[in-house]
Amino acid sequence: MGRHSCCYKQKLRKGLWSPEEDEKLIKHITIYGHGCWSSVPKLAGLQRCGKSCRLRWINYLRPDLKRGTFSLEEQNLIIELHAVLGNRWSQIAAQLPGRTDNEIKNLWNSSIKKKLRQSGIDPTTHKPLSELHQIEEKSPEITAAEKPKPSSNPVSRARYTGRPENFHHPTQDFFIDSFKPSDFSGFLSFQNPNHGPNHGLNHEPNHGLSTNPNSNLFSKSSELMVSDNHFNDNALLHSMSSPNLSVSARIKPENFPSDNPISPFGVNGISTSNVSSSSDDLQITNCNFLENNDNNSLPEDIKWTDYQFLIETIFITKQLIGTQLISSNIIYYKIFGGFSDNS
DNA sequence: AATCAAAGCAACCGCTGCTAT
DNA sequence: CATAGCAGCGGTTGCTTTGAT
Repeated sequence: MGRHSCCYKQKLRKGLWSPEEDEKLIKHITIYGHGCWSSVPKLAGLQRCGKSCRLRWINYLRPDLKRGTFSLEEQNLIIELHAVLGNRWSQIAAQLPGRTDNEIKNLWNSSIKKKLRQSGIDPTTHKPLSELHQIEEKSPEITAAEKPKPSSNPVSRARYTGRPENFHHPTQDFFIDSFKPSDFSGFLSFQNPNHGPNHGLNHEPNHGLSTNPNSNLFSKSSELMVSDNHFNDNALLHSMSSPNLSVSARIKPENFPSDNPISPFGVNGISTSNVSSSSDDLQITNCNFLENNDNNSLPEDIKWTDYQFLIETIFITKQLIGTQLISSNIIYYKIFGGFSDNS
């Protein structure tokens, strides 16, 4: 506990890297790989700590980095992903090949945040600033719960995204016009090597959105359908047609990975009244558990599971973004990304 | 040309979670 | 089970560059 910074141990260099140091690090990693980062500086002949070497490599020296200014499409995608993922920079960066979490974080803090504010959008909640002010004036108590506050707990964060009926996602106006469905396919990289590109994701076509016929990600179907090794075509997620907050997720329990540590019946935060099961499926409806949980508040240190995230993602994307295309992508990502470690 | 403020960016710090022992 | 070491993440700092006056 209370470990000292690694650089205190001996007189290690700090601050900006010299070209010579970069060269040593590149040379070493190119030949030997990084292996254990703590041993890299010694082996590479650097007076740096392993942590510093790792950061330099990941954020600057890696050969697959894109560099250069962010395109409009990239910026829009960041905004969109931030609306769902919050400040999970590494997860956002995973969707932007060649970009680092640090780079995206810097862009967000120095540029995007400001642009959103200027557009009248609160960058934390992605709500119109005017709406936040109205809530504040009407009820200070509600404001306390709804006001964005820094939290590492995604459940807490979810509870602040109070979703009034007929909610209109403000960032929709900000970015949506510049996107075509095909713009997304290149950005979404699925990291589970066991899940190839042909997952059979289908989505409801009747939303006035055209799909890219050449993409593996989209094809015509009446339902959002997901399939892969674990889900075997049976995991069915569908959104209810209600315009308010009613959203349901239906996933057959047998299609959860057998070694999945998350029991679909024991998910924290889902009220049992929202869960019904029969011999062959599990249904969770009206996922308002994130909001109507005041009598049974969620502990701050609640374990945020991938499953919760999945439900939350369906909930938020359907309500706030309102475009089936984007919803599908993000849900798709979370399912495969979320369970990837179990394969 | 000089000064100052804002913006941009790289790097550091502290913490968390995972894993090996 | 407890502990230590490590990788990774997100917040923050501080230096450099750019733009305005």
